[in-house]
Amino acid sequence: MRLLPHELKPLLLTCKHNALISQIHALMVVSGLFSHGNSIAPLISSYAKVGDLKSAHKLFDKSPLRRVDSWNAVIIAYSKAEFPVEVVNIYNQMVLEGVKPDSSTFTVALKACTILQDLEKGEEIWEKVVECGYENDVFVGSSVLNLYAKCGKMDKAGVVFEKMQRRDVVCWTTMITGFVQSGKGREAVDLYRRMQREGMVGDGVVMLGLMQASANIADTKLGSSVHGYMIRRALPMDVNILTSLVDMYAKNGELEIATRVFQKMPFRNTVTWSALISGYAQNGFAVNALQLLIEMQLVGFTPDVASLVSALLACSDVGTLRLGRSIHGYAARNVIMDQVLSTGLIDMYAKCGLISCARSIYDRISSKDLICWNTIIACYGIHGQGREALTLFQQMKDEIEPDHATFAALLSALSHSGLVEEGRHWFDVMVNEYKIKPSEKHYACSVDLLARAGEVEEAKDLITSMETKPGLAVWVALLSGCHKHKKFSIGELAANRVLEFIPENTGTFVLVANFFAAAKIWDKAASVRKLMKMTGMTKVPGYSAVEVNGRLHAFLMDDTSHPQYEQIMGLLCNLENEMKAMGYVPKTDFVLQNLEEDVKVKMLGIHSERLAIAFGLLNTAPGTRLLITKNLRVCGDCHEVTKFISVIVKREIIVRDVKRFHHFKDGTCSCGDYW
DNA sequence: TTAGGGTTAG
Repeated sequence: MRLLPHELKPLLLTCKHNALISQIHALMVVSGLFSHGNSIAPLISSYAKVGDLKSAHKLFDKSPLRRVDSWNAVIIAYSKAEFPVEVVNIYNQMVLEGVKPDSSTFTVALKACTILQDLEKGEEIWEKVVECGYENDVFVGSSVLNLYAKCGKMDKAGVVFEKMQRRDVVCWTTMITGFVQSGKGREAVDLYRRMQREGMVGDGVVMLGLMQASANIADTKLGSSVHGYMIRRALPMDVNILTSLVDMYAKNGELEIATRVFQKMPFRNTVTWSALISGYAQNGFAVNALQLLIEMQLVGFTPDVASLVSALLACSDVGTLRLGRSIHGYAARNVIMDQVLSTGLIDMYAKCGLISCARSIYDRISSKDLICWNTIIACYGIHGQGREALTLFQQMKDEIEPDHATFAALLSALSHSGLVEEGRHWFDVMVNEYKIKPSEKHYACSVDLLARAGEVEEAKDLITSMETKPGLAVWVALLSGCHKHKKFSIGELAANRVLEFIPENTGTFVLVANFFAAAKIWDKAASVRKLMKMTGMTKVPGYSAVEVNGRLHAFLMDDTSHPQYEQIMGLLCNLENEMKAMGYVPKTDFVLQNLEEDVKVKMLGIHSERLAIAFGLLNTAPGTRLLITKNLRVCGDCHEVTKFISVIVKREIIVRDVKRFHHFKDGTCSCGDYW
């Protein structure tokens, strides 16, 4: 049998080995195919397809006649092999040799720029696109949209998008996903509605974008309607799509639905498990998250970095150092220590009280990314070491461009340490030098800093200067400052603003009620309490937990149910007598109810943090350091008491409350009594 | 023949 020349080309497409390709290549040469002007492009593609880029490129280099399709075959080969630098190089060479690129060339070249985040080169290519008359090509168009989107230039993407004469689903999707990924979920949804109005039908990729948008803007209804739409249209639901669904429900706090979708899945992978673990961890269900980590191993999955990081987050949340350490050990033995994992460990050690361990992990990271820096700065912040946070920030800004999160961490650190002057300065630098538009969070930190230092007038002026409508967090910060410094008139203004928001958080309501009580405006305090009852809210019970021999023990206020209750109260009573001899006077101001003095003193004595401390003292060896975690703020009297206890029992006691750390040692606290 | 996507740290 003899192959005819025209039969060689289709045969090439089926080749699975480069030896066979080179034989066909030789045959083509012998048959004189190329002397008749046939292109070498199919041969180049065939070599590339079997992974032999070297032969493909060599063939291209030796070819005397290089037409566009040959250039494209090579450039596409490098693109598929994920060599974006080579793609751009070949594109440059092509333009230099005066060959006119076509739709494929531009598309692939723009994609390479997107991967390289090279906006400048991308825009240069776009100029060439216009010059060559390809600006209305949907492939080229969606590629440039994606370039702008991935470089965070949604405004520029919008300009191109609006000018497009024809838009297909991919163009719409690129814009929608672009908005989602730059945190603009609202705009993404609006654009999808417009897409629907213009008669376009969304596919699975659009739905994925909308799922992320739903999690982004906490719109559970949107999430479930996307889910419904996918079922009605019978869009394919593979493991990855279902995993995204689990993730979406989990991020929206719908853990029951997330779990149901998870259980119904025919197949799961490590990512699916990680998504659910992180969902539980981020919604405060640390125990469930850690259980899932164990469960996944029981059914044969090996935890990867993502699942371990999520589990670490759960450990940080409840302050279980022993588990955190064991995950650290597991990770060190089984996975590669990357930036993500290291950052997770930094966070865990810092939140379990060991800032020095966090620091040594940080020091060992060879190339630190933005998030590493942001995390360590935030960690020093919650430990009340504002100066150290500032020092790190100074080092950071010489190496990497700080972002909005960096400044949020820095301002919060300065605020926790009461560094008012520095706070004013860096807020100013952020706005004027780094051109970062202050967000609600930045304002809240700065208002908090000023108000806590007693500068409530200035704090109020800062709020007035805001371009956007001040949110709840800002007013709450002002109110707590006024509460602390007994500035009742501005405080009352702030309290009324807070109430306008109908806060969902019980703690916020409690703050308002407590403020009115402190201002001795009992009728308003009572009416806020009544409002809380009417809206079905009750005060979140304060609890404290302490880790003893690797087990967490949690205590509510006046926890009489505990088997060691008698011993605990006995110890607290002895300690109180010693403290009184040392000059301790109960600060009954911190009991914010209208009660008799002796009842107030009694109420202070049974605060959950004291029970947890006493339990820890009773059940650990002398000298052992204690870590207490509290779900609310630690009260001023307990703070004073803990200082005394640290002297009497000669122990280090670390109390982590909802905001920050208090490290008690020899009668002093790391926060310098400023909190 | 080329374009859009899916877990994790702040």
